[in-house]
Amino acid sequence: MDMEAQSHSSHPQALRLWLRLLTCTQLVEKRVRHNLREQFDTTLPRFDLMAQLQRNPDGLKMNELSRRMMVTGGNVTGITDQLVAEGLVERLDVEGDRRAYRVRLTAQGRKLFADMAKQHEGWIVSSFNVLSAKEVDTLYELLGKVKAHHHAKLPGTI
Amino acid sequence: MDMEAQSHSSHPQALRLWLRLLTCTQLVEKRVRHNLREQFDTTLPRFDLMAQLQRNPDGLKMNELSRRMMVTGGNVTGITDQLVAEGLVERLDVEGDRRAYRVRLTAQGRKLFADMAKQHEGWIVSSFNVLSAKEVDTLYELLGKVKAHHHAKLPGTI
DNA sequence: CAGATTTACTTCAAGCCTCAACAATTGAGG
DNA sequence: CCTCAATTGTTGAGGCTTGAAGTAAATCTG
Repeated sequence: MDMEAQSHSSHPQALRLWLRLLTCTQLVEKRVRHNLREQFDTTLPRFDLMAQLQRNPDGLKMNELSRRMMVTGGNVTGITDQLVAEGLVERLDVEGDRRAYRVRLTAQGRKLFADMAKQHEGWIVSSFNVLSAKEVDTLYELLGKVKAHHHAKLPGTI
Repeated sequence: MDMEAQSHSSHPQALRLWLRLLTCTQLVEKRVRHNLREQFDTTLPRFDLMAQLQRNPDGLKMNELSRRMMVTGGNVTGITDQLVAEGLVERLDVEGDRRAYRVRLTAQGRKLFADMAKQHEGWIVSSFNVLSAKEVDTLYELLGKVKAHHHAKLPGTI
């Protein structure tokens, strides 16, 4: 039983699609959260922040993290505080702008993230390995249209 | 800029697909949350709970709500408490089981939900109207495979 | 029937997340 | 230089969510 299991046939197909999309995302996401907790005693937001930093070895400013993670600035502050306290991440001054930081992985953070990323990749691959390579591509392209459409200004979009 | 905008080409396609899936879900979800707040001063979890109840006019037990919404029981308790306090939902005794309740929409709840659902449908339809009917069907079917695959027991699944 | 297990729900601490308000700094125009 | 607007980041209140622990009732089993 799940969120979409009962949508009425009178609902337009778009609504059914949305419920299924949400269900799939939640299934995978719950699995990832669960495994991160079990195997690494950490959380998805912490993992996501570290993933952003790993892709940007020179570090990112708080507002860059905020945009990339699609969460608010206040949220990034809290997660960064924790990772700094755990020694996985560091805040460095930005020369020429005393308001901003550059947030960067520490050596310890890079090492830990490498371990986590390897496991994480396995979880994701196995979540989608029911699809053929062609199907994965199709799904990727269709979702790309939805994403592009949303980035264009929609009425009622944030 | 968003979560998936920077995945390395060395990542397997499954990882890129996952990031895009997450991005799309978050885009639509943020829009729905924002509009629910703006237009109805309510939240997505409250809306979801009421949606479940509207599909089940005779009411649902707490654990049924929990399973269908894919959230923990404690969570359902809190949201239900609020909706009861606002007069949108009521707890009825289950005959023959003094542990359980049946949670049901009140007349006021049904009326409010009808308004919200109408708007909500519009937001969703316009979020996906970049896709043709055929593309919607394809997306729906492919996601169906992923969902079914997850419901089968995967190693590391919850 | 009595004890043990399971089921239904609640409570609580901790973390995530948003919005709104705030402080500090930068930069643009006069 | 000075003022004002925009940018960068933090804080705090409030709500969502989980996992774990707890209570009460139902059910199983001998």
